[in-house]
Parts: sequence; structure tokens; C-alpha cells
Amino acid sequence: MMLRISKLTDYGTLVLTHMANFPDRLFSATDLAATLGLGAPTVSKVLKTLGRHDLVRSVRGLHGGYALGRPAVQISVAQIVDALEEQPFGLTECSASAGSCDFEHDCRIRANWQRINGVVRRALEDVSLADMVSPQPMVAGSDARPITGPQSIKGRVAPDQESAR
Amino acid sequence: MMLRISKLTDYGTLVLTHMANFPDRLFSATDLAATLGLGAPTVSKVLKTLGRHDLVRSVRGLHGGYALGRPAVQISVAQIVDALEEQPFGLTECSASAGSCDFEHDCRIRANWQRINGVVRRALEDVSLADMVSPQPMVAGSDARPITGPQSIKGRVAPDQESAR
DNA sequence: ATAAACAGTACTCTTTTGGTACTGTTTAAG
DNA sequence: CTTAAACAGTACCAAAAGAGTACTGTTTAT
Repeated sequence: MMLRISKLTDYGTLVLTHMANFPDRLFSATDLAATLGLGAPTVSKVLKTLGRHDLVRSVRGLHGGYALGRPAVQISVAQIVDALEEQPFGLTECSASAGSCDFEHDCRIRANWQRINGVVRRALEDVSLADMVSPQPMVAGSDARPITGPQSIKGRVAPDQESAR
Repeated sequence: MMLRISKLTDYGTLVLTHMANFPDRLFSATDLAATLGLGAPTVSKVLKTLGRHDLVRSVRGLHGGYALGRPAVQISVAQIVDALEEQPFGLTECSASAGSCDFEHDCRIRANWQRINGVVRRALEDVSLADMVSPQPMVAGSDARPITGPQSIKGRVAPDQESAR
């Protein structure tokens, strides 16, 4: 069960998306928790972390609360992921296995993983909080498509590929 | 520490890549383990799983071993991931949180995550084992690009997205 | 002064992973 | 027909990561 974002990150997008709907209001953590059906301490934790990364702005004291740190258009999913999964980002750690990798194949593999990382990364960067809120971004007919249930590609992999190069 | 592939999957690509270098040989699990510096039982486990998904073919008995189940060009990273992370694929489970999601925002978020999933998925599909072995595939000018170190987008989010297609 | 909120730390419980052990089953070779 | 080298399958264990909670500050409007 991998290649998943953590629940915390999921909560983060939930919370932020909700807040993006009312850009002017100030939300208390308990408020948000109640509205979204999450645990109050959990939401608190998420907000605090988001605050550390300037994705939300906090107002302390009585009648305090949280608001987005900047306009929703300027917050990408990638940034949310970065904030909540304290990690340099990357599908592989690749190195961790120490002396297990640089035998003969001198890790051309790593280069390829980095390329894949790049694509994934961009996918996350290209979706903003504002997109999450507004009806149908779909940004150009580009990536929409029946990508939803691809399981049996069998034989049609690494597509046209010969035409390229 | 998420948005990572599991080590098992990492090992899988390692093993398969190595095998792809010698399409004709038959590799024993212990052989591969020794060559790649991994634990023999671990490699065995990985190979068995890969076999269940027809990514490798096994020959039993003395002098038996494993070979690729089909040409390296027809094996995508997506397929390896699918095989080794028994999971329907998807960055979020989205549903698991039961009654925590469908309040007022009626999950437009989910739709967006699915879109992101699609992009990620395609990135994984577009890299084949053959690509891992050969010098520089880079598929076509499409997804390649200076994607390597994007961190500070700040204010430039959800861009013009491709014009292409 | 007080109460409602954020801030920070530390801890616990559960799940998932990664890895190992053990017991079959198959088959070439002597 | 016995043996040894390989795959096949199951079950298990230990370590790490996630997720959530509790508790103790600090700030500030009333």
C-alpha cells in the first residue's frame, strides 16, 4: 500500500479547500474539525504544520483562527504535499540501500526515476487550491481522458517511442 | 515519508532491469540476490510476485530460474508498481474516511485527485524496462524537459499547461 | 482576570513493511 | 530411483512509520 499521500496530507487539502471557499473568514481549528468531521487535535496539528510553511496565517488570542496564507491560486497541491510530508520529495530513496546499487548497472535506473519524479511533481504543481474549488478546471483537454481504469495495457507500453528519437 | 514506492517495488525494477540486460539467460533467485547485493529470500519473494503477474516466467527444477515474461519494451514501470504494490493505484483512498468527506464540498476534491492520478499513472506507463536499460529514451519532447529541480513556483501555479494535444 | 484560541512537545497505539524461516514440489543428473 | 538444486507457498516476526491524543504553555479580546 504505497504511492499514496498520507492522511495528514489528505486532511490538509480538505481543510485548505474548505477555507478557500470563504477567503475572508477566520477559522478556528475546532470549527474546521467539526465542519469536516475530523478530530480537533488532528486538524490543529495539520494547521500548525501548514502555518510553518506559510500556507496558512494564524491569528492568536481570543477570536483568533486561521486563514489562507496567500490567495488560493498561489497554493499548489505540490506545496501542500511538501509541507505535510516532511520529505525532499521523490518516489525512491534509491540511495538508502547503500552498497546494493552501484554494482554494474551504475544506476541508470536512478536517472529514470528522477525523470518520473519530475513528471509527478509537475502534475502536483499544476493543480492549485483554486482549481480544487472551482467547477471544472481540467485546464485544456490535455490530461482529461479515460485514464481512470488503466490496468491492462499489455503490449502497448512505452508507446510510439520509435517515432521519437 | 510518503509518496514513495515501496522497497519491494524498487527491488523489482532493479531485478528486472538486470535481467533485461541478458534477455536469453535464465537467472536463479540466489544468483540475482548475490549480484545485486540483496537478501536471497527477498529476491525470491519479489520474483514470485512478479511471476504471478506474468512479468517473469519461471522454470522449475534443477537448472531452473527466471526470465522476463515478455520483451522489455512491453514491460512498463506502471506494471511493475501494480504487481508489487497490491493496490488499485491512486494517491488517495479518499473514501476510507467514511462520513468525513461528503459534507458540503461534495468532493470536487476527489475529482481533482483522480486527474492527478491519471497524470502520475501515465508517467509510470510511459517508461518501459527497455528505457531503463538503454542510454536515453526521453520519449519525445513531450514530458521530458527541465523538470528536474522545481521547488519554488511561488505565484506561478496551474500554468498554461501544455497547449499540446 | 479570564476564557478562547493558537503553539509546542511528548507519548501511545495501530498498521504496514521488510525480512526470514520452514515446508513443499519439481526436475535434471548420476 | 535417489539426490540436489531450484522454484512455490505459507506463516511469522520485528522494526518503522502513521495517526491520533494528552498535556502544558502563550497570547489576547473582553
